[in-house]
Amino acid sequence: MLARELLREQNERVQELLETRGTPSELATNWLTLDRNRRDLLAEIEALRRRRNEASKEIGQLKKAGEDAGAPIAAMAEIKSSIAKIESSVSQADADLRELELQLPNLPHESVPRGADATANRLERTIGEPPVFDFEPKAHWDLGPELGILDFERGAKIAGARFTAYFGLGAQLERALINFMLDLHTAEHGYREVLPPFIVNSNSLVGTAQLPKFGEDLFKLEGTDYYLIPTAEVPVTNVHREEILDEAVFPVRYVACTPCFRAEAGSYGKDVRGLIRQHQFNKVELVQLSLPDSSYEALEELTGHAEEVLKQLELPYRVVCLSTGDMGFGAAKTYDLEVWLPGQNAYREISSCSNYEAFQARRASIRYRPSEGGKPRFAHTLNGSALAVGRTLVAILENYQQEDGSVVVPEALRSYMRGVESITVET
RNA sequence: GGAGGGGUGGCAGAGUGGUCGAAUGCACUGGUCUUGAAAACCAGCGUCGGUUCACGCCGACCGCGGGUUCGAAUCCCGCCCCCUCCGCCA
Repeated sequence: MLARELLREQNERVQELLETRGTPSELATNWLTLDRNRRDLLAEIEALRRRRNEASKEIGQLKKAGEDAGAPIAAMAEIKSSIAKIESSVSQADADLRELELQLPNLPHESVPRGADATANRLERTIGEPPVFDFEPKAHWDLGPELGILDFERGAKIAGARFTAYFGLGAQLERALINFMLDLHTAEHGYREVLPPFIVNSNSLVGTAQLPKFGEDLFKLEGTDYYLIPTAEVPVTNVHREEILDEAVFPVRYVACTPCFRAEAGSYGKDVRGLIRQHQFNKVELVQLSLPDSSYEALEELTGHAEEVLKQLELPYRVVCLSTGDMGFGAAKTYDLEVWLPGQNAYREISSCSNYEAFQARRASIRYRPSEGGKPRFAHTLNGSALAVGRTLVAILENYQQEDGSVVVPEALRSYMRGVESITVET
């Protein structure tokens, strides 16, 4: 959510910034109308409530003194009915305002390139060289089944399209990656490991802004208020929902590995082959709560933590700053890490690191009390994948493949693979 | 799933229809005292919203949502969560 003071006092600027994200401009002006209406109704009802409070106090005193309170009680009937009438208008006005506010995306940071879509994204840096092969490199959807470590057909049989079963060293490689990443972030980068619920309620999803707008991307458990998490960002950011933290605890850094479940309704036809787009995948997620003054430093740092995984795995990648039109709904600034995939001859997203500023904190009411005292203030929230595990496995298969169809295990992972140096066809 | 108990300010914990936004203690902040600290004493100390240039004033909030009443933390109904016991289960 955006700050009301901002919408009120700088409505035109907000409008202009929302337009860079493709949000219809009238939303900000509509907000002004709803806000005005709500405040007018509030003034009205609060005046009536005041009269009611005064009158009932008087009645109380009369009764205590043993005097007749019939007249003021009779007079109260009118106030009561007025209050009842306006009350419903007030709650309607509240609901209307909130509904609109939940539809408004975050404002982009000034450093974000303006543009309608991904073509306006800004390349920040490219790290590592794509490997040169003296044979035609294969895509992972050929390599995996040939090695017997990925089984797309059986995944589809067991569950359906976009589900995959891993076997043998494939399953081990996934597990090795998870442990490698968690160890790196906990031991080297100062994150505290969290194992959260993989199911959350709708309040949590509103807090991190997946709801109300993006419900169709989620798996909902029938007949309940439960949803499978689309990312660990949801449960982990909501750890501190409706809390007031001490300033001294900042920065709060959490890392969690969870499966992620995405319904991705309407995405069919895109990335139909292989592991890239699945209904279920593992992801190691970094989440930070930051003080407002340092959240952009924190974003650089967090992005660096995600990059470190790619560096240690010696995978070539590049960093892209998403444009205003390509960013996610709640983000103020996002860096995508894109890893090189020889089988597809392209860089593909493997991580997305964002600063939400106070957007999620306002929805989820995540606040801190400044150490110099004063009113609680909203924290800034950040998160980033470090990394999407399935896609990392894809990158390893494709970048480390050999002419004979085997795959070399990156040095950094060997201790996590009980010394296995190469994945070959299992007998 | 069944039976019982309970959700009150940062924490603990009073309060069962009328100056209760809420006693008291702890914690915290400022002050007095002290060479300094501790102790003691004094004072302050919830959140959100509206309004005001400001001091302030007003409204709402005692798990959440309804209801009864002139008036609800307190009574009634529904829901959520926690604890104890039983059942079941990994």
